[in-house]
Amino acid sequence: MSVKPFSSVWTRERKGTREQGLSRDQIVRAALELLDAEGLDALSMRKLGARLGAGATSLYWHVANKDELIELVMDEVYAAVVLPEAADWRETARVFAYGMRHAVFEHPWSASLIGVVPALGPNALTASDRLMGAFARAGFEGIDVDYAMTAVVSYTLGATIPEVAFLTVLEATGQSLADLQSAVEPIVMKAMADRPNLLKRYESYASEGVDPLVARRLAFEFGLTALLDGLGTRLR
Amino acid sequence: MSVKPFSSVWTRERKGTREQGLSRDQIVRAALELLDAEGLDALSMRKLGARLGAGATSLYWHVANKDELIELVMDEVYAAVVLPEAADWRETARVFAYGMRHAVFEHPWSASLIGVVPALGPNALTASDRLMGAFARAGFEGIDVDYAMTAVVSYTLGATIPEVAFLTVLEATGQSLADLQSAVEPIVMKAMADRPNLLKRYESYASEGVDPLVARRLAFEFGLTALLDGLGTRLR
DNA sequence: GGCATTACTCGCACACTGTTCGAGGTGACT
DNA sequence: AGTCACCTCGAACAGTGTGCGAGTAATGCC
Repeated sequence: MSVKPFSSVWTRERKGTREQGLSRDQIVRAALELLDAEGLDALSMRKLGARLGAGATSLYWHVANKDELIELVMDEVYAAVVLPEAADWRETARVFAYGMRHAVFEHPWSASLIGVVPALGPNALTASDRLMGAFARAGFEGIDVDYAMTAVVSYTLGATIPEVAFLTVLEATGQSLADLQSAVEPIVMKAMADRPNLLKRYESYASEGVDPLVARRLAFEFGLTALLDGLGTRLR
Repeated sequence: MSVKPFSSVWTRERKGTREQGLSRDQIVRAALELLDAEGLDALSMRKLGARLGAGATSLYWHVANKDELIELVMDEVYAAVVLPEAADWRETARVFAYGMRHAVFEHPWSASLIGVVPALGPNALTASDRLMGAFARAGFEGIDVDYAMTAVVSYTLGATIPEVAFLTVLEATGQSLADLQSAVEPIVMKAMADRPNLLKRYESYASEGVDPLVARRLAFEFGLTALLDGLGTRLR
């Protein structure tokens, strides 16, 4: 049970570069492409090396290991969520929430990494900083700034992760939503026999003809504004 | 790019059993032990087989593959969150939130799986059913029942996952919190040079002498009640 | 110019992983 | 006694991340 001291890409000095052959940025870019194209499982050092016309082990000069590579490429995901610098706290929170949601949708493989992999990269940090600034300006006091901001981030992650994960499963099966639903139907029905509340909801869905994908999006909005309302009352 | 139709343990008929030698429940129990003791990476079919005094490939008679095994063992995590059957919606929501949080703390490896792996097992379903019942009885109308409940689940997951993930990293390094903080300090400071809001917060933390672990727990409470408040105003 | 040093590339090898296949065994029922 | 379903498992395959050490190429220095 040997333990290694904490280490993250962001805690190590970057090696001086001679600007030739492989570079860290190039590797991260290629990894991002590979991930977007084929998903998390498809990312292997050998495949990534091949895509760059290099040997797999060459990558290890530029990146300590695969985990660090993933930290780097995750920060690229955060790069897409850009926040205004001097906006209303509610507006900033909304931009963050929808920006984050959108970013994860664009990079579905990140759903299983986000919140789990340390987010200490520059892009993650500036997003945090902007968000925190908005809450501080809003008038939250002391540590409440932290709490309020954390709440928004938590909600956003918790809503986005399962949503994207579901879509990923859906896509991996290659079935349409209707296909999947009818495939699962009998088992669901059986399981719901002694779960009256779920059953009722399920029937409502069917009768109201709600598109589950749209419903998820509305659910996101619903919860977000509820949370922001709740936070707003804590401002005085 | 071949695609396989959707399949989950819960969608397949269970094999009849002759109640001898290995059994699915036994396997799941052993997997849970192994996961709790050594973490997600330590779970391999061979190790699990060995722990049961069986060959690795014997497991494949009882379980289709590792993913299904993980679905099964995840449902055991949900087993720990038991909800009252006829309580106030706020109370039920709180029991769920803290119950879920506690369950994931007890099984830290689940942090990187929850929300990503389909939760169609009996325990997950009954928890959902109870939670949904509480929101329906509370007076939420139509699809708002779903939305309100989803919001609570989202917040809970999004708050818990990073918290547990952080503790896992901490434990894996074997360093104390103070060690880690002082190790990261210089890099953090440098990174925060042009992130004034983060820096200010960081300094407040230090001066107020807040224990970050306690703070996280208070943050969970803060966000949860804010969300419930916000949901409450939508009841009329 | 020559030479030493640094910066990088990469093949080999190791210890693993999940999973398939097919050969075997074992008990219950006819 | 024979059949059949249930169950176990060793061998093998195609992968995985990564440490090591040898090899190459460009730079800095005299």
